[in-house]
Amino acid sequence: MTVSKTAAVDAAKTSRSARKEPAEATAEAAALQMGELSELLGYSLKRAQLKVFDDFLRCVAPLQLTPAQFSVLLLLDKNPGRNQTEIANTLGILRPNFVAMLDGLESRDLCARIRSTNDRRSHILVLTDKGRAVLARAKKLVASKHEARLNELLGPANRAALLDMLATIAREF
Amino acid sequence: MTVSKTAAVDAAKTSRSARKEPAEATAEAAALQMGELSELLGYSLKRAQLKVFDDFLRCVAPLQLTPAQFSVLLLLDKNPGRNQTEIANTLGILRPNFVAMLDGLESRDLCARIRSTNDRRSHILVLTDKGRAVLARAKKLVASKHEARLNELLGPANRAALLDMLATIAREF
DNA sequence: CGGTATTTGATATGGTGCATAACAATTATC
DNA sequence: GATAATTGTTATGCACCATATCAAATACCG
Repeated sequence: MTVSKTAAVDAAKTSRSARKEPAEATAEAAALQMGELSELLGYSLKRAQLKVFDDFLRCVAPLQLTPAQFSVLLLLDKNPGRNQTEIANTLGILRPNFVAMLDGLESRDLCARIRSTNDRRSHILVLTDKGRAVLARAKKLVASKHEARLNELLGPANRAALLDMLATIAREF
Repeated sequence: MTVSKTAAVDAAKTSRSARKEPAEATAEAAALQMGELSELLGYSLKRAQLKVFDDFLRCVAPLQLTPAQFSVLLLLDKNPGRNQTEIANTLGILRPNFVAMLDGLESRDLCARIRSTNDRRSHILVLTDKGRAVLARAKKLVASKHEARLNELLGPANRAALLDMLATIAREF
């Protein structure tokens, strides 16, 4: 595994040096053999994940939302009245790291922290009107550009099967 | 999206408070609604990737190899006589970041840099005997523990289909 | 040939994500 | 009412990723 975002794209620069064409090679720099790397699920998994995240960022670029931020907005919309610990936990974010993330969203007026009257330790998280508007626009971009592109590449049936298997791994592995 | 390694596991701590059982609830802290997050391919993709990498680390822990290190050893074995740029490129690692990585492998005597006689700028990378031995053991652990577990979870056919789709995304998305 | 551009490995540096420890304020427990 | 637990927070360190820059070596080209 490994895989970053940019690089590896120009790996093809190591191609032919401009001689022969048919079946005669003097000492070419052939493409590297991937070997059993092609059979490593984790390797393809990571490369695919980077590609998908990259496309997500491009598709939702006008709204300046990262995948993580989008997931927070989605959760806040579907689960009003929750505090930071609850939201962070279900997203797999550690509470300390969630603080700066919320600061970012709150400074953009996409959500707000409200001191709970029941438990004055916790902050109830709510979407602002602007947050709801941005989320709505983001959903449209994701559906019409991002997910649509994946559907086009794999086909609806395969896409559904892929999602199901990934969810299975995430849940039971 | 978001997803880290540990957290989110204890999200269930927010469960029932120890009252009622059938269909009567007074004000429970129910599980959060994932909403359209369940349909976001990138979200499941990342969660699955983290799980798979985590399992990989556990399975190959006796050899102290990360997924990235394993992929380098695999490539070196299948592609002798290559230099740092070539290996780094095909793995999607940026050359500057590959230096420290190689330092680590070389300091453990798993591989070695050899100045090329043709081009004295480049370092030909080779596996040491120890490197080959470690790689062989790692392959066995990965096959018998890691990949076997995925096969068991998904079934061989599904696993193959999953790998194919991930490779497609990594290649054409 | 000689000068310029390119390539290779390397260093320095900054950003981001992830993880742990520790703390004050508040609440729960007994 | 004393002690323990929880919530949000800060500080900190590590790993990964990306860019600019550099010296040495090579390629290129007039």
